[in-house]
Amino acid sequence: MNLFSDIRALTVDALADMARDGIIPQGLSTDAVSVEPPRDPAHGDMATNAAMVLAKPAKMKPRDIAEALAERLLADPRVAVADVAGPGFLNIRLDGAVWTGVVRTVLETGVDFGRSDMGQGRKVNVEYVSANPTGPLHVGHTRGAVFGDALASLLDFAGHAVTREYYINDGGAQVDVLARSVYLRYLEAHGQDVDFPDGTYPGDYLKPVGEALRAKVGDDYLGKGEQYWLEDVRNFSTDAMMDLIRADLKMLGVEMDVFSSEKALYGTGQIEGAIQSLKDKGLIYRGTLEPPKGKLPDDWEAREQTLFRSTDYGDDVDRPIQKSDGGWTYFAPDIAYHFDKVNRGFDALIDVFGADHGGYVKRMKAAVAALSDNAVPLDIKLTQLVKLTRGGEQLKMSKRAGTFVTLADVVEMVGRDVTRFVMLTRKNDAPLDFDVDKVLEQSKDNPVFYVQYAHARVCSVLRKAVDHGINVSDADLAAADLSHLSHASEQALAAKVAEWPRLVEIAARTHEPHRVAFYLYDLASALHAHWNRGNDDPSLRFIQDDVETSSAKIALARSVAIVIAAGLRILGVEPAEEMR
RNA sequence: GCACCCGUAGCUCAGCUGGAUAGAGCGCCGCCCUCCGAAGGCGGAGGCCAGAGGUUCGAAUCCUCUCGGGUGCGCCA
Repeated sequence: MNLFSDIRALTVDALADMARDGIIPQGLSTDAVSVEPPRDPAHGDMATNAAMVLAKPAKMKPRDIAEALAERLLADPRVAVADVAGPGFLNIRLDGAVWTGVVRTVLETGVDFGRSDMGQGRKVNVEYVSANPTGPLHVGHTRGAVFGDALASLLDFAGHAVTREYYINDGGAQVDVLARSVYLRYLEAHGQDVDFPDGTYPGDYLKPVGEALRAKVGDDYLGKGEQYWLEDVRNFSTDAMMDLIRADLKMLGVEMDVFSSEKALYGTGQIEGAIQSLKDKGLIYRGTLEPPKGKLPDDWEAREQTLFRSTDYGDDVDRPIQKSDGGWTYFAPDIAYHFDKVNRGFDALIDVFGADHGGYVKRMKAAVAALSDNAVPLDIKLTQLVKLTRGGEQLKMSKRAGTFVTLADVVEMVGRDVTRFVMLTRKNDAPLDFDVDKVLEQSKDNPVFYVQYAHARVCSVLRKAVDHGINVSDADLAAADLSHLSHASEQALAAKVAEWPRLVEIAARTHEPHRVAFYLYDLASALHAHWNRGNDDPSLRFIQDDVETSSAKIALARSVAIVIAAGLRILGVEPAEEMR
């Protein structure tokens, strides 16, 4: 249930009646009619712009439409007040019973309150993390992992059939580098002195891999050329790295449905098939690209290559799919992989990339548009950098020196829940400051704590209520006489709870899970504010002398906790029963 | 040079398919615990929404240009 869409439907119906009765012209589009919470709560519970958007096509004054509309809306028992205001807004105040009805619904439906059928079961593939299997996940990956995972949960909650997917980039040159690095560790495990030249990975995390390789093959690979061991070591190493990455993801609470491998595409004809599909559409040709404007690469020379005509689908230049040695560029398997996703029948694709892959967005969208004949939308979400600080100092990352802060480091420092929540306290395309000290603080400066505290406070009330002999099961509370919730502060809190289903739909539609985190903060704030009013006005406290009134007020508190729990579940965070 | 993202209070950031007097936290000033968790709340000061045009009943939001910051730019993924 979504009160806002209910009232919008009521409004649209009323407008249809008005058209039928000749008050406004027939056949006007009501698409632009919205019903939303007003910015200023003093204006009422909801406001509609109907009169303003229809004034022009109807060739009428906004106020005339608004007044006629108000009359019709008032006929509905849910609508208590409908006032025309400002340039033609219609402010609506709902009957108090509507809000208390929401509280009851929340108690009856539990954490499924807010679930939407907006997605209508459409199949959506969310691809995220997709880090190269060359090392453990670091902080940057963590943000992508949390973002993608929360987005997937959000879409699921909004009625989509979601597949969480990880694309393993195990087909390129970087896994050769990995294999050589592991080989060096293997030599080291045999007691040899080694050093790590440029173009190898010096990180300590490969030491156990080198030792494991030694345990597996003994001294078979000692003194042998690359052609003898490279392929085996490559497979061995990428398997080891994927084990590492899976462990990291598990630590974060991320569970993928599907792992797809780039390497597995080679030799199956899938790449050739995808390219052939583009060729059939006349989008593959031999040609020479213009050199990039501005600073010219030193070794630039004009060269004919096989190109994908991505400019037909909004890209800036056509993109090469084959190297001069005839091998595929990295783009070709990516095309094949996305073709595969299209062929698996997804209605929509979402890729979550790091911001440094921003230049890749247009060509990937072009490829999917071409391969699916514009039938399957691809949305690419970029996650910006995370600046990790502790004690006022930035924890620097240096891949060359082999020092970087890993996902595991962060989770060990602050815990899974805090990591996840904080990663969503910024919009995905805004840089994120992650202050390790701050996020562990138990104060309102810390949004994680603030939200958790609100939930814990309600739990505390429930425990207290039990001591007073009050039944606090959701079923008992749902049966309470909610007409006791008549105070404006109580109705305001219930109204905030009632916004949840609408928020879910907006967040899902825009693919922006951070909105959930911000909403939870708002909801927590409303709870804390209401709580404190109880300090001055004892009649607002949840636990009263008589069980009847207490039950109603506790029901309200509990509905807040349920929605917080529902929201946190989408973010992958466990709600706290008490703060310690 | 081109493309993408960004520019909102002193600082860090929200802002709904365009809606009313642009919000929150921090910092600053002043209040509130014989009371369910003060780990909290209330109030005050603080803004030309980078700038200039345009679209319209209405623009922080959409379009164009300028300025400023980030990212990327043919055989690395």
